[in-house]
Amino acid sequence: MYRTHTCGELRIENVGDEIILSGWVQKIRNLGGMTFIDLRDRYGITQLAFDENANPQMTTKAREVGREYVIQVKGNVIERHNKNKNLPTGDIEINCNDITILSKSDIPPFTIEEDTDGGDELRMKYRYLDLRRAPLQRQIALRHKVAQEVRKYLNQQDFFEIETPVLIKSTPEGARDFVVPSRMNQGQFYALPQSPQVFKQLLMVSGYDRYYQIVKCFRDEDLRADRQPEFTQIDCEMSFAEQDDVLSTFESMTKAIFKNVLDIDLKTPFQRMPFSEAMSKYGNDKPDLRFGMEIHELNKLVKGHDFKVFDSAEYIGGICAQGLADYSRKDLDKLTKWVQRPQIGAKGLVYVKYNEDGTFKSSVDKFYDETQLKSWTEEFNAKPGDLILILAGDKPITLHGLSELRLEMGNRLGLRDKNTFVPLWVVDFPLVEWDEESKRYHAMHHPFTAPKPKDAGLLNEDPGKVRANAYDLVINGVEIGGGSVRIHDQQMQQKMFEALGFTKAEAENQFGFLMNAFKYGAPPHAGIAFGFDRLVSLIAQLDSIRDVIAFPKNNNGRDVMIDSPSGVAEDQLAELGLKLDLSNKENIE
RNA sequence: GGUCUGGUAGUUCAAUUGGUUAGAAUACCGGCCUGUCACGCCGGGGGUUGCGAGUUCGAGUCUCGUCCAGACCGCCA
Repeated sequence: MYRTHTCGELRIENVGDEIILSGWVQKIRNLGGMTFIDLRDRYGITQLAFDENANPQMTTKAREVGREYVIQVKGNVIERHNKNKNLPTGDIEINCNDITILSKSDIPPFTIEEDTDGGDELRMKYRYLDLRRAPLQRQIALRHKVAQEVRKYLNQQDFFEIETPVLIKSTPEGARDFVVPSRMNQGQFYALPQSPQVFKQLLMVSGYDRYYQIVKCFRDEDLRADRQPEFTQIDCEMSFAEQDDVLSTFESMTKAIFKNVLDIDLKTPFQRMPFSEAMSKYGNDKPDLRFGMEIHELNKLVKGHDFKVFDSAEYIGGICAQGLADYSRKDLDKLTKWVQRPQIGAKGLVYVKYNEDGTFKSSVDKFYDETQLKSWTEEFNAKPGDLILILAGDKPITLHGLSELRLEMGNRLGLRDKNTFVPLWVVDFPLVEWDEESKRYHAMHHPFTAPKPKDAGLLNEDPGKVRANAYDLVINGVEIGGGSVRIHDQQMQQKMFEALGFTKAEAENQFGFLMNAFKYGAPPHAGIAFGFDRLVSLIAQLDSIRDVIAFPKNNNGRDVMIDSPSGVAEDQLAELGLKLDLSNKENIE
């Protein structure tokens, strides 16, 4: 037997018990006559005590172990002379009469402690060591807990958890596919799913009524702090469901998760906001509603006063940063530089200070008098002491800049508290958006999304105007989930593919199986998928989903621990009927 | 594809205008220490300053290239 208890378990009631513990050596404190070892496992830390006078042999043995050795000790639980209030097991310690080294350890490259001395790069290379640390173990435990809450809730709601294939078919829509060569069908490739979308719809056609899956999805696109090439979704679909059914079911699920994991009560129903309003008031489709600072369009107020920048701009808009009228010239210059970075691309920044004494000071005093500036501040309902920041230019770029500026000022004013969670449904997304590069419409969500019935007539004449029964769940400016009512009618699906520029043959070739399935009695259905990693990192109050994934990939999509991706042997390629053409690359390992 | 930031001891960082033997903390090793829990005290070892070239009397520091890491833009139906 390796252990009778875990290292987090023993309490004062256990004093006198004969026990066996196994775990990792966290720390050795050799005081001379006394030696202490902190023994660690997932459950906690228990102190082992060795008295040189009472048991010199055992003490000598204890001094032979090093950090991160795996040892087993037998002994009895005794009450401590000096108790440690910071440790759940701090009232007791183990008086050992046997100690066995189960596994030695080299000196670890960084300390395995709450606050490690190791940097990110090193910790990723030795991820299995980093995962020993308490913060990582808490995050992985939290992830487990959230997954359990999701399953518990959906099981109660009669959802079936059904697995769908991972080796599927490549489609040109959407993100790049990861492709997998087929040995038995040379020259042909599987693709890894970007989502189980069509399978879950087919499960609805098959009458399973309610489906979910906590499932890996794959997209071969560049990474971000919140984007991994393989990531986990809570993928769901419901039959005989309208948009409201999905929204209410999944806001209840979200509420249950926050209640059971964090003991936080989210107010239901969640606020709903049309996409168009999100764009005009917040400049993006995932507004952070922990604070206001809404964007106001100023075109009417500011045009026609010989200020060329404004007069020639398609769009002028601003935000009001409360209490920042004391920003110095230097602060504002820095902020101007900040919005001029290529990531934002603003030409400049116009400000109006509404001073505490009721006067105005702006960077455009030459063009606008006091009365005019006052009317601007009224537009924002600004008070003395507030600072108005204005950008102008092309509408999409300017809105994006204002959106970023709003978030930055929100940060500076401390308005984005991680303990506060404000959920929001963004609804009424456009069905399609124009893509300049390919000169055609792209599905904004995906090509199976149903248009709003009253807009459906526009599908042929003006697809850009059609709104969809599509929705995103946004919490604190993070897109946590998204879904839609699906098309369940073969003709409508065909029309949709046409609007997206598919020929009949292309549609048939790529999605014929789905349209065929719709011929045999498809129930109306709708669904949603949650970004599980994002949800967990939000709950954990972390900025990067990497922190809640056991073995994440780095910035370049590499796993630096196992060093993948990597080359494969010539005969492996030959078996697959593949030949590499690396004329673009100088070499490969 | 692009922009930016960084790379110095096992690790985290410092090093003034380009100027002496590249320092500190921590980790590690040795010694002392019977109540520590960030133990303490004394001593010790530890460096191709990512790599390559250039400028210079002299480069950790400046320039160019390259590799690696991170953040972001494009991209992500």
